[in-house]
Amino acid sequence: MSQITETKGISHCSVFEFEQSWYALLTPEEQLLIDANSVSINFRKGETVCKLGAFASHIYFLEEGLVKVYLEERNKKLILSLSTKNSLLGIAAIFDGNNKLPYSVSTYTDSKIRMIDLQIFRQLLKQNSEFSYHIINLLNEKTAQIYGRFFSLTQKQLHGRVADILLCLSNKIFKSSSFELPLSRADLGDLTGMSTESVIRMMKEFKDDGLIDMHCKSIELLDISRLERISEFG
Amino acid sequence: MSQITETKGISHCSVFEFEQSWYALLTPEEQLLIDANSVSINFRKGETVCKLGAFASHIYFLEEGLVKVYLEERNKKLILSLSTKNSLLGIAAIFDGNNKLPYSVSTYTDSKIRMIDLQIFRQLLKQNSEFSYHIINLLNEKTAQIYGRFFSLTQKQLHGRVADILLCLSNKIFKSSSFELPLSRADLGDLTGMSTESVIRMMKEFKDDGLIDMHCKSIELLDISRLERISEFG
DNA sequence: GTTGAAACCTGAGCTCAATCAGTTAATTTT
DNA sequence: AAAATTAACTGATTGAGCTCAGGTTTCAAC
Repeated sequence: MSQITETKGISHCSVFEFEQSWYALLTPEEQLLIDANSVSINFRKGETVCKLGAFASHIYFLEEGLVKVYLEERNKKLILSLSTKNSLLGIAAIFDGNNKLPYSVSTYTDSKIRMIDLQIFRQLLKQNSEFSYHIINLLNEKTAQIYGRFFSLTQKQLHGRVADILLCLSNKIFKSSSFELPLSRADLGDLTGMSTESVIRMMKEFKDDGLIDMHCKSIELLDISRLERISEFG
Repeated sequence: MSQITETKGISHCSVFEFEQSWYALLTPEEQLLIDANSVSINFRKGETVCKLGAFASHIYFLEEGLVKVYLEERNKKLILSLSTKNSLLGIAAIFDGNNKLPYSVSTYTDSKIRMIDLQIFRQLLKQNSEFSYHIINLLNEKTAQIYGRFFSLTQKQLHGRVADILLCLSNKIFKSSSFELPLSRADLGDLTGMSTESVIRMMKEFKDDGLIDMHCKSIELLDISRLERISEFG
């Protein structure tokens, strides 16, 4: 059997990226409609874009920056995904009979977000099937990713989860084996469903074992294949 | 403040139901196309409908029965959702650049499943925006539900998770406070991300505390409001 | 430069829940 | 009806990972 038909199993990444442009699928008139019914807002690092449970009024298009999408209840927090440049956020709020946001969003870095009127976006989905097909694609890709993380967080132990998140950050966000982390250890905890202390301990362990190098916010993955094995065997 | 504007927080249910008919949104010609390119298959209790990682060739429409949708890797298993009559399954496999199923499906009871050609389904999504808008609705509703379970399984301890699943089964599947469970204790474990033994212990505890009555497969919820409080506080 | 706050790190103790190693009950097969 | 298989249950033990209670570093503000 060649590699092509090999089953890859479950992906465990938490970052989502949009490669194609949804905007290009709209007709010129539809694009004008979007332009006329949206505004671009600058957010500072650490600001809240929207809150779970609030009425959904806009779709958010992240033109620039890095944000987290998360659930919060009482003092418990779970980061669903990180989103970078060119992500659409808030689409999950589109289902009839519902008008509440199913998650909160806040920024890690200074970000530029275009806020698009929800009713207009809905209307375009209803009238342009090329566009809505593309959105279905995006939703399904996102869903597959969430499933992977769901599996990771419920079935693996700490080693595997930390390996998952490190590989994901390296591959999807920074596209480099060394990077400056804009997230705190507490955020890594919310991403991996573990306590801040456990994140620190686990990363120190990885450092002692020569898997990564680390000085506070700057991280370098040294032995990626071993990290992948840790990720795989949980 | 009236109850209407109260934020309800995160929902934690694992069952998904389709109220509306997607079929009715198709034109007569499109319906014919579906009819000509689908077959209805009978599955026996316990049979596997499709496997994670296999090539996706069909969309599954559950005409009759009860199935589980789950992830499996090595000997670890996680049930993503239970689906009843009139559910569409396999839509998540629709995204370009992917042709693998992101989950496995198997039956709990004898089931009748209409298998619809994936390319035809895709074509209809691309040409009928009413239809694709409806599918977006379904996907988003499902996503909101998965988020709720994700939170439940990663943030709550055993008591809360068992309360969640019991309330969900009662409300969404059996629509009654007493029911005959078609799932084994091991399945409840896969649904709640806990070991079979822990499921048994927790349910016995609930029984001893007068929250539920239980004889093997038959279960009755006695104190629903207390179960809801347990669900809420984890 | 000093102060304060926030983030990072460390060790000890404890708790929750998995594992293991059984027994009992229910179901299916012969 | 007996045997075999599967599912339900129980108790004891173990350990992973959380909590708590500190200490240290970093960084921004004054």
